[in-house]
Amino acid sequence: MPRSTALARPPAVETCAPMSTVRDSPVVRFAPSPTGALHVGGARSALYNWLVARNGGGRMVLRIEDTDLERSTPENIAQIIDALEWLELDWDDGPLSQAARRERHVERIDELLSAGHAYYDPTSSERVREWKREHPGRGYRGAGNGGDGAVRLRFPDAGTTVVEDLIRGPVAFENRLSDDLVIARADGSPVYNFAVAVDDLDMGITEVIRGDDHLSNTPKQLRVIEALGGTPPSYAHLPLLHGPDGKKLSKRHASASVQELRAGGYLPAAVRNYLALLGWGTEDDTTLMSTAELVRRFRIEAVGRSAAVFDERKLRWMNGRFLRELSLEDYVQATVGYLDREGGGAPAEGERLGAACRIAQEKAQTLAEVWPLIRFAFEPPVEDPSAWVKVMERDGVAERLAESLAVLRAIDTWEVAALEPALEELLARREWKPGSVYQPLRVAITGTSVSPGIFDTLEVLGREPALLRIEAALARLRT
RNA sequence: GCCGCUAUCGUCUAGGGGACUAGGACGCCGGAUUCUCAGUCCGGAAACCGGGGUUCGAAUCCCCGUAGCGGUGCCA
Repeated sequence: MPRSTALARPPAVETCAPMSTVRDSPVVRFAPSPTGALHVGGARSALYNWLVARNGGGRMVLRIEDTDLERSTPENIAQIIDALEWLELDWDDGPLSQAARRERHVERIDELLSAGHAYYDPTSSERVREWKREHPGRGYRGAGNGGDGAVRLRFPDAGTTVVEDLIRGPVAFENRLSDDLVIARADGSPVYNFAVAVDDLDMGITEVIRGDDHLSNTPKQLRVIEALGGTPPSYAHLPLLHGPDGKKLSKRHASASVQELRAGGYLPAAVRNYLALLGWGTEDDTTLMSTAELVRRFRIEAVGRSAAVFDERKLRWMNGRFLRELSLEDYVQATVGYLDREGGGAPAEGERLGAACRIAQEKAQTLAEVWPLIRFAFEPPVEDPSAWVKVMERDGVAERLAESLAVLRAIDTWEVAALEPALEELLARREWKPGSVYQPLRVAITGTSVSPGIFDTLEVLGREPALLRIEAALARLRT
């Protein structure tokens, strides 16, 4: 193949993604590589893609970037799908496997080869590295003869490739600094940056929304698309997420994955709201938003440019707000689902569970906090020794508990409306401080000094068990 | 090294030349809710990375510096 005819370098025209706003009916993709649990950073990318698709009446493609066979185990892929399903982020196409499209990638490589846009370079990667060390500030251009070695795509020697980023504006890269991109390894396997470009083209992707760490890959993908004669999508590169220590979020951080969030008792809707606000804000300072509102208001162009720190404390607060807004029915359902999965299973007593959830709802910030609050209603008190010492081992406790017991015994209608006035009457008559009566009662009933309101606690437990527990505590006090 | 991105309270952010005495939220501190914890309500402290420009005027625009981050693979 004579070099002079087929091997002319592409002209140094400026290449750029054309649009600066999201178009109607966008086609987006979430394209994770299956390295294990879905990271919150990945979850946010998925969410932003999903919001753009749902807002614009578009479609979302789920594509698994599984060309690294070692990491792409079925378990890892299942984890990603599981996480997305839990987050309730649905997709319209896929999951598609990038590895399964290898033939198509090879086909496109052959096209570029025969069109002269690409060539075989027999130079070993070690030699290329050496060359680059000796020639800093220059892009590597391969030998371009023969029919073996890696396949490289010709890059222009001059001009710039500019990425018209939806979030950052135009970002220019000088062509002469880029190496001729390897698009297939010496064994013929296509390389990631090539496969991505082919897939995005074939799948009709109109906006690529992904992490910042891909920004410098983008000019490469743009060159591939240009050589392939395709129209590039628009790009939006999201700033990375950091942990509380300011470092890039990694598996070492607590609650770094969607599965950990789920185990932590967070609601998917709260996670979506929180994640949406990590990197994006509303002009009118609205913080709490339903998913429908998120879909309506989210604009990828309004996403910030700087890295954000994932702060679980704010998520906790937000989750509490979502939890309190649930109907009792939904609250119970969420609690049961959580206990069945993360705890030892939810108690079978449905009616009592409803009553218990009602009193826990105003207190808990996460589903994980519910059970410790309502456990007393289903199991014998779990004694907290320090609570016993602090509350029970004081002067006059036995007397106050005994008189409370007498008052409670006289009550037939075992509900807050009757319990409260009766005990308050006792307090007033004996001039006892509320805490000096209610805390011992609480310890007797629950074993600890922390519980929902004492009248609620008594009511939910029920008359007989409550009286029994107070009697038991009294008996113990008197020995 | 080279290329690129970024920089407002501790954290997430609003702001895009005069409306800034820089707003909101989490967290923190204080108070209230005459039962604990939580929740809720009220109040408070808390920021424009540094230096130069441009301009009558800069948190906002430009340049330089600094710092952080990403990339620089025949990884994805």
